[in-house]
Parts: sequence; C-alpha cells; structure tokens
Amino acid sequence: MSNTAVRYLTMLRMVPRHPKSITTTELAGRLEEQGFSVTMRSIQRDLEKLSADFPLLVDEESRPYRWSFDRNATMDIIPALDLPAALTFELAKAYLSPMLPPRALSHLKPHFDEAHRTLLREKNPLGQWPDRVRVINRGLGGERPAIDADVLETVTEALLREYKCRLVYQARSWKVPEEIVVHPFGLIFRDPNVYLIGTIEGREGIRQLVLHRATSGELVEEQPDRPEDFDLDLYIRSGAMGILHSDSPVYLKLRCDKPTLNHLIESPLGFDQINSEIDDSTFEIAVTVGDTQDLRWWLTAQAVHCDILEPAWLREDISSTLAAGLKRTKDRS
Amino acid sequence: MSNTAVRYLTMLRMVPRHPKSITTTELAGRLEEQGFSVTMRSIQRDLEKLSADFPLLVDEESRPYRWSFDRNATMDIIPALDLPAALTFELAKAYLSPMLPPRALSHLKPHFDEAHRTLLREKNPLGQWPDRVRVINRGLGGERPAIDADVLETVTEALLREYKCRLVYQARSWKVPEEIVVHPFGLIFRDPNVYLIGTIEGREGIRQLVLHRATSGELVEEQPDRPEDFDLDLYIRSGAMGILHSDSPVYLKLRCDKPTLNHLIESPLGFDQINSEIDDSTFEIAVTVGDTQDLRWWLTAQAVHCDILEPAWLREDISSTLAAGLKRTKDRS
DNA sequence: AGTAACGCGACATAACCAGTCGCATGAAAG
DNA sequence: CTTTCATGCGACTGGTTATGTCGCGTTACT
Repeated sequence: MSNTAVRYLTMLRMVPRHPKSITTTELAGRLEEQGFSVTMRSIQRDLEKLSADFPLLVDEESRPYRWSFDRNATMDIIPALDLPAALTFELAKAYLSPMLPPRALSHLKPHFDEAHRTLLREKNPLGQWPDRVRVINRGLGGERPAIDADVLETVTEALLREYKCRLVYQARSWKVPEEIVVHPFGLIFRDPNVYLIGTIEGREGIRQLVLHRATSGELVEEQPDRPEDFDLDLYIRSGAMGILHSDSPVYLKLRCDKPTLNHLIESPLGFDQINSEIDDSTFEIAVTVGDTQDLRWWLTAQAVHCDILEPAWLREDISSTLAAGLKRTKDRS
Repeated sequence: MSNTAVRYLTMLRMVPRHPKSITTTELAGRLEEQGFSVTMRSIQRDLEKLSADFPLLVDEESRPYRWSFDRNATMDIIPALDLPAALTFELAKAYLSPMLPPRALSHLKPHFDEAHRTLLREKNPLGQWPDRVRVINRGLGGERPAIDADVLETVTEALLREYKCRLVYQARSWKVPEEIVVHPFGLIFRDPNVYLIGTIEGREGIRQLVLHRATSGELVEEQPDRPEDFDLDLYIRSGAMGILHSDSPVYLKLRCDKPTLNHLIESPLGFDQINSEIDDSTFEIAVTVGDTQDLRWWLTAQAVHCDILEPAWLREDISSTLAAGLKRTKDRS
C-alpha cells in the first residue's frame, strides 16, 4: 500500500482531540520517528486535504498553526462495528452510566455514539431498538457523588506518570478545605466512591482520599515517595477499606428455601460451591466466600429465607444484628 | 483529499471481522452506493495493497475470494486513544467483566486491548499501571450463569431484526429440554440474569426465559407476533419481574446513625432527597424511592443503623422480616 | 459442454504526490 | 526598533501512483 495513505492514517491518529492540539513541526518530528520522512510542506498540504474529509480543526490565530480533532466527532473504527459489538456497547453504556463519574464516561461517548448510530442504521424499520432492551441495575439507584472533572483527570495522570498532585481537599473531619500535596499510590473504585490511596506531604500515614471531596487538582511534576513494597491488593486485604471483617475466608453452609433462593444454584457464590437437594422446598449449599461487609448485609436480609448452618459464630453475629434491628423498629413504633 | 485514500478507509470499514466475509463484487456494489465508482480490478488491487498494512485475511479457496478482517486484530481508532480515554476503557472492563456474559464482552475485547496497549505505551517506566488501580464490585461476587454464545447472539439479532428464534430451552419446571420457537418482545439484563421476554409459539402468555437455560439458538426468519402496544417499561413496572412491590413510589423518612450511614448524604437515594442534621450522631433524610425488592433488603440489613420513620407500614414490614429472620436463627441454634 | 463470473498480468494515460524555491508574515530576540 | 528565525503558502516540475481496459486462464454453475 502506498506510503501516502498509510501516512495519512498515521497523521490522523497523531492529531489529538480538541482542546489539545499539535503543530506541523511536531507532526513532522513524530512522523520521522515512525519512519516517514517528508518535508514540512507536504505535511501542511496533507492536513489541508485531510480536513476536507475529517473533522479537523485548525487554529490559524496562533503561529505555528495548531491542529486538533473535533472533540465530539466520532471517528470511525476499523472495521466498522458489527451488530453484536454495537449492542454490547449499548449495554456497557447502560451498566456504566450509574457507576462511573460522568467525566470519565464522556471519554467513551464517541464510542457509544458510534454504536448507537450503528444500531439505528441496521435494518430496524422504526428504529425502536431502544424500546427492546432494558438494564436493571441492582442496589438502591442512588446517585454517585459528583467528582470534579479536573480532579479525576489530574489524579489518574499523576498515578500513571508517577507524579505528585496538589489537591484542594476537605476530609470529613476538617473544618475547612485545605491544599495538600499527595503522593499517590493507587486508585480504588468502589461503588459509590472513588478512593485515592496515598500519603499527604508533611503528614504521617497512608490516607484514603475520597475523590468527590476534592474540589480542584493540579499535577506536580515531581517524583512521589512511594514505598517499594506497597501493594494495592495487600492494602485492600489488610482490611483498610472496611470491606473485609477478617482476612480469612469463611466456609459457609446454608440451608435455603427453594423457590426464593434458587438462583444460588445457578449463580454460585464461589467456585467450590456444592449444592445438595434436601427436600422439595429446601436445598443446602456449602461454599467458601470472603468475609465481607456485603456478605453480612446479604445474610441479614436473607435470614428469612435461609438458615446459616455454619459457621456458628456467623449465625450468632447475624442473629444479634437482627435482634438489634428488630429492637429499633419496635422502639420506634 | 484524494479520493483514493478515503476509499481505502471506507473499504476497510466494509470488511467484516472473521468469520464473516465479503467479496470483491459486494464491495464494488457497496462502494458504488457510497459514491465511489471504481472497476472491480481496482478493488482487487486495493485489497492486495491494504493487506500489506492491515490484518486482512483472504480465503482463496472459495471463488469469488472472500475477504475478512482478522478477528482479534485491534484496529486502531482515529484519533488514537488519549490517556484518560484509555483509562476509562480499563475501568469499564473491570466493571463489566463480572456483569456481562463473556461472549458479549468478547466484542469489546479489541477496544480493551487497544486501551491496554495505550496505557502501557505511556510514560510508565515499569508498565505497572495494572498495579495501581482496583475496582471492587459490590455484592457477593458470585459467578454469573454462563450463557451460550450462540443463544445470546441469536436472540439479540432476532430482536433487532424482528425475527422469531428457535431455542432449546429447559424451564425450571420442565423435566427435559424442549425445542421452542419464541416471538421475542424484549431483553432485560438484570444482574445476575438475562431475561428474554416474549411468547412461545403454540402456548399462551408472555414468558420470561432466562437465557442461561437455553442451550442452542437459531434465527427463524419469520415475522413474530408482537402486540402493538407491548411496552417493556410498563411490563417491568407491572411487577412481572418481581422487582417492584407496588407501582407507587415510597416517600421514605429515615433517621440514620452518623458515622455509619454518612454516605447517604453524599450519594442521595433520589434527586429530591432532603437531609437534616439532628445531633452529633444522628441525621435524617427524606426521599422518594421506588418500592423495590432491593430497597427492602437494604432496609432489613441496615435496620441496626437507622430507624424508618415513615412510612409506618414499611417499618412494620421490615420489622416482621427481622422477626422472622431472628426466629429462624434462634431455632437453629 | 457451455457460459458467466472472477482473478490477474500487462499496458498506457491521467492524476496525483512531493521536493524545491521564493516570498510574505508574524513572533521572538537582540 | 531592527534583526532573525520559523512558518505558511503559491508555483513549478519530475517522478510516482492510480486506474480503466484488454486478454487469458480458471472456476463454478447450468
């Protein structure tokens, strides 16, 4: 294939989305790296030509000219999305919309749009595809706290490029927002929050910063202090996130009511789950699960539909939770 | 821009992923539609040239030749993924992996791969990006039941193109799998299951088919009978999915313990939520929410940490659930 | 066996590409 | 304020590439 066409493609990939931009000179350099040796003149001509067929923007005020790609333009994908792929994007959108911060989602928007268009273009006489599929999210459907656009961008970039970042942050216990410099160790997305794990310059200890409590962020291009042996997984499993009650898994034995909890048979709680039929209205499962907060909640809510055969201590635990809850509702009445 | 380069791009988009394929003749037709008038000879030459730079596969056994795009090849996107976008894809992958059937996810794989490569290519000396971010999913982390690859594909295609489909299906109450022809009305994704809503040919009533109970699927290119006035949203709200207890929303008033349920202030349950501080250890919220099963579970599990001030009937309801649960745990001990 | 469709080499022509030069412009440096 | 440098752009030209056409061989279908 002719050199030229490939160069066009390469150039298109190099032009960043608005508001970022690139100059002809930079392009020349980067093309050179890729093994295309062309004169500046050619690049100028190329950009002109390309902008006839692609949504390229040029800022002719500044000199040298700065070229960028239309922010919202969905540039097409090769090969074009096929039907199942487009569908999957649509589903992904439905799942992710309530989960991810809007700013993050906006980066996927071009792809979602492209998928949407593909679906509507398909042999679908009335374009009523959207009426045919629903995603029902679990949980209470509350909103996620809004995360500042720049904060998320800054933090992720700091993490990725190994920089510090400066945040204006207000922990729950702080009277006023403070400007802090963070040495980022890792990011944890845990519905409904996003946590930045790291240290605050000038203070002791590893902190969890909840991103929606930061109001502005800025990259600090200095190398952060990060213990060599820091490990996010270990950190999570150490219980720091309040997820695990203990590090050791629980060997759970449940006696479940049959129509209600049938789904446990088809969606086992763990890979070692063993099911056994007791009678027409009961079955038992035995499975190893993590001792998480969510497990406790689930067991509490499902106590009406199952007996915790083992471990006894967990049964006692749930039992006392139930008793305490019951007492509160009684007191209130 | 020269006609030629644009045509190359257009052609690349027309070549479907393996195992689908397209012939030069078909390409000629479709290019004509798009306003490119070229001879077959040119198309033949183009494909040859393109296959030097792109992962195009050609089956020279069959005649006319059949061209396809390498199934796993991630073809690049224009403009190239920037860092935040790549990151968002990575997150999306983490969120979606446990939620969507693997087959559906496989369609996004090229995009995830591309994002992953972008991240690794970034200034990230040790390529340890994967160590820096975790997504912790809520819930019990059980597996989703596996859905047959063809079944999902068939069903979605049937829905989109308005066809019937033939499934080998075994409802829970059926002794053996049966071959049925389904008139599909809609698809509902509700973790952990995927439901196909529709009628079974020769039988009465609207059914919910849980897709993982189907073992094989096949498109039937006949028009399905579908009531004009069928509406998926109405169907869901009619309570058919066992999600809603009643169609009318609940005006909920809770008195919550302070450190524990603080997150309710930052992630309100509904857009009309009103928070009021009572004292140092208590606050109240008032909000309108849907009367869902998940709400009941949540209230049951959180009964220790909050009082249901209103509505009284819901408090009674939760109270009796707690009592029943407590009784079971007591009986067992 | 006949026929139509397809792949492909060869060729000629037209279109396009890309380096070069010269000049104009605007921004930064002295 | 002048100089200098980087850039943009029109024009020209040699060389490359693209593409329609023809002809022949092969394959698939009737």
